[in-house]
Amino acid sequence: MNAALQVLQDRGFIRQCTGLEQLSDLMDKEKVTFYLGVDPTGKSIHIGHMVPFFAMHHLQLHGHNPIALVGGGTSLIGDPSGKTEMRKMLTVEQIQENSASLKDQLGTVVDFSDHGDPSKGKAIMLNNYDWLGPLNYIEFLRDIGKHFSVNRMLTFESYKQRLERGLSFIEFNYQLLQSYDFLVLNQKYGAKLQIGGDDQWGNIVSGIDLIRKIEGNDSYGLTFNLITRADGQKMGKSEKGAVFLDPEMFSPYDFFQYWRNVNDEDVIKFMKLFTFMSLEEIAEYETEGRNVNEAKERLAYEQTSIIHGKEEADKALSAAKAMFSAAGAASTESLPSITIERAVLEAGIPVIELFAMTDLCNNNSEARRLINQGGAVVQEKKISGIDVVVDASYLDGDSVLILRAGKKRFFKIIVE
RNA sequence: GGGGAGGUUCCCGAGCGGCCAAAGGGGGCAGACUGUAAAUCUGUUGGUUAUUCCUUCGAAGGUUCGAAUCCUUCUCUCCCCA
Repeated sequence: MNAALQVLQDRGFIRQCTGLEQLSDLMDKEKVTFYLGVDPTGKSIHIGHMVPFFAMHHLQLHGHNPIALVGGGTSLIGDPSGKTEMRKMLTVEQIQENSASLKDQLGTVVDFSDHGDPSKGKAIMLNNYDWLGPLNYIEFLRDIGKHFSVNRMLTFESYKQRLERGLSFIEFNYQLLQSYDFLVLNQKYGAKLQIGGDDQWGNIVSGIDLIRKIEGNDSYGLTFNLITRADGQKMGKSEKGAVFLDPEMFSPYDFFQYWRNVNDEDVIKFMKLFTFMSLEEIAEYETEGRNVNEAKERLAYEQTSIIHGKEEADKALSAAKAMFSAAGAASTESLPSITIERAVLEAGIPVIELFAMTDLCNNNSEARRLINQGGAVVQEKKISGIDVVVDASYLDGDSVLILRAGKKRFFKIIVE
């Protein structure tokens, strides 16, 4: 098999392909331009969206040319695939705004620069609003719509499900638009391959059919496994909500912790999918008797460096180590914090109030509950009851108080 | 266009005049056990000046001593027929 495809295969990306042998031959012969669509439905993408982009990264390294297609036009419609309910429709302004931040985030994995390295593919980013926006409905129906059979579309799994619950016409058209995207990219940019999550299979196949009917050319589709966690949870969902790449929405420390706490069974799989570590290196972590926690730490470190940079990864790693090693709160630098005046502390603060001030508790009731249940800790001293008042004596000569809720949630109070 | 069923707390879903801040499950949080894992068990899960008061059962009015529950209008969703 072609070297690039082999990498994807070995790392566990590939789910299905419209013609693996032919595609492999093609990729041996030439550098293939391929594309992947993303809908800018939110301010930030989360890691669940990143799998195909890691695949894109590997293909780019092998000299193939990626196109990241921002769905400025299609997200005005909303893809029904894999959704049980209709999506909220976004305004044009929201979508333009979202698209802007997308490139930065994808840039962590795919190189969009003019790197000038001939062995590496050249990546570009396009927005399908550019051609979908000006579309004329009548022309579109005559030129494109006539190639689609409703009977056939209804047999697609993605639509079948929605027929149970209701599918609006606007969503039904999504497939035509995505197919049209592939056609346009094929005509103008020579794209011959579309990649995506396996939920995109139907849409991809339709695009290939459309290109064959209109251009008479062969093109290919390649889909990736939809990644699930061993506990059945969706990838990228955490207690704190979706694991966003935007550091404002999801801190690098929490991001690190998300990976640090993956299920045992998932570690190796995720190393292959979400890091650039070599397979040989990953294999070392698979050996019998190897401590899984080392693997998790490495996974968390690698993944955090890719997305947030090495510096943030180092910070997160040392903060995590400090927090979880025996009573040593050495590096508390990256903890979330607030500042209070020394006089206030000296006067004494009821613990309920103290915890309610922090991000650890949203309100007094939560703080009260936490304390009653024995989960509140100040400076590694367990709070015995809700009547406790925290004052300067807790400082121990230091100028910060470390609060802890449960085992893993920390907060720092700086005293001035 | 006609007919029917519905909108309940983070989610699903019971409740159909007072015993309802609202069963049950999921999720979350905390405790036990652990490896910062999983599984399991226990407690907890609207806010508060905490045995008090306030806000919440699609929206707005109304009936009643008292409404998530009854009535009116509006609104949204789903299903069947055309």
